[in-house]
Order: sequence, then C-alpha cells, then structure tokens
Amino acid sequence: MPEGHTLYRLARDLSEAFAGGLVRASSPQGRFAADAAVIDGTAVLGAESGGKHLFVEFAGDRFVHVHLGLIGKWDVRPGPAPDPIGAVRLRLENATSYADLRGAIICDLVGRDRRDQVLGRIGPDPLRPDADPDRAWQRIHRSDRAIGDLIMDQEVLAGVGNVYRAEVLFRHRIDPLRPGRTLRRSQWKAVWDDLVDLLHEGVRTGRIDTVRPEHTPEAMGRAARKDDHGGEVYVYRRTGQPCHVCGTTIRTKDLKGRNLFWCPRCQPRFRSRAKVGGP
DNA sequence: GGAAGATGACAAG
DNA sequence: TTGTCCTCTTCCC
Repeated sequence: MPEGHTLYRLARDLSEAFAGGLVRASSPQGRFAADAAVIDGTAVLGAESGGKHLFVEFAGDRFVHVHLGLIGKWDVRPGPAPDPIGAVRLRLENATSYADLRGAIICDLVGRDRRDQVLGRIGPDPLRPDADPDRAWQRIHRSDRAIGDLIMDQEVLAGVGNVYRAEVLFRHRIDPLRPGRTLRRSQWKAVWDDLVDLLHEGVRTGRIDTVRPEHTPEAMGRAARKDDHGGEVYVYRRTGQPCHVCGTTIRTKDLKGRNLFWCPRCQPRFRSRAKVGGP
C-alpha cells in the first residue's frame, strides 16, 4: 500500500489529529522506547511527506522520521486508544485520536539537519506543487538504464512504487525495459503530468485506480472485479490474465528484485533505430 | 499451522 | 548482486 499517495494522506491525517497540541508518545513493542520518552508530552507542530518519507515535527526541532518500507502501516484513528494489538513500534495519542505504527523500515528521532538531508536527496515528488519534473528528466534522458528502473529510483523521482510504475508505463504504451535516453521529452512530460493526476486521485480516494473510463468493466462489457490491493488496474499483478484493452496475456519479469508487469502488445518492445551489428 | 510473498530500501561484498 | 529487516495476508498441506 505505501506509495507516495499513502504517505501524503498519512501526513495530512497526522496533522489533523495532532498538530497544535501535546501528545503522549510510547513504544508498546519497545524498540522505540528511548526516543518515544524524549517526545512524550511535547507538542506536535505538523507532519509532512516527501516521496515515501514522512516527518512528524515536534517542538524543539525534533522530527520523527518514518519510512514504511514494504510492509509498514500507520493507522490513525479517532477515539481513545485500545490496548495495543501486535507489535506497535510507536503510538501517538491525545484526547481525541491515536496513531499506531507497525513494521516500518525506518523510525528514527532526528534533527532538522537530517530531515533536510533526506528531503534534499530525493527527486521531485509529483504531489508537491513546487516539484520540478525537469530535474528527473535530466537524469532520465542521459541514462542507459531501463525507464522501468529509473521511474522507481527515488533519487530520480520520489513517491512512485511498483503499482504506479506498472500502470503509468502501460497508460503511455511505453516498454518498461526501454532505455531512459531513448525517451522523448514530450513523452516524459506526458508521463509526469499523468503521475501528478494519478497520485492526487490516489490521495483523494486512498486507492490506486488507473483504468480509464473507456476501459472500465462496464465500458468493455466484462465482469467487474477489484484487484487485490483494492483498486482497478491494467497490469499490476495481473500476470497470465488478459489485457483489459487488447486481450493479450499480461507478462511479468524480475527487474532488480522487483516484479515488473506489462502487456507485450500495448507496450511493444522498443528497438533502437541506430544500426548495430556487422555489414 | 506453516511457508511464501508483498505496494521498499539499505548494507555488505 | 545478495542478504537482511519488518508484519500481515494468502495459500497450501
């Protein structure tokens, strides 16, 4: 679940629940106990996300830096907190809300320097209005790496994970294995603009839906069925199933340890126009 | 009841 | 490139 839109929503929800007041902080699981004690009873100033990173700011230039990784979750709920269930690394609570963090790959108490360092290292985030897509383009159009690899590199572009990667490349009929340097600038601009739209839609709904109206089950006369992660998608985790658009079997492949999904017909293999080989 | 896999990133070699 | 960490769900026995 945790791609950029999830972290953005979390930052918003944490701000709404806790900003401007004092919070109790604890670590029922114990691994964050010493740091939780430092911020316990202090004021939350706000929360912000950058790509998949989340920072909760406390008075005194203290920040809780969280990265959910593959399996982390942060549940923000109204009401008095119940007894912790499972391994709760960090719990924040006030009179009206509580938030339980589990399974995060990063949960650190840091200063402003570290926060600035982390946010300075990531590429442009499509959810930030001041993001500059040209920063990503400068990396992409000089690279021999596959666009499917580049687009998930958080130093190139921040916030896109495996679902958005698969879906946005499908929507633009781009072969995921095509080298970044072979893309045209106009193609990148279209991909970026689409990511801005898709991520904002993800923030609004809390799900990843990427299927265009003309390809919905209703429009195509097929049975409606939500995919496992809760949204309607073209190719993500649909290996072996027919493409919603052309019916070709969706394929998968391991790319640097992550599953890549694509339709070989809608996203035909890119061939360089440069002549190669012998006479 | 247990293994495998998952929307991720890091360190080590 | 491989190994490691973290939790929860799904699938198979």
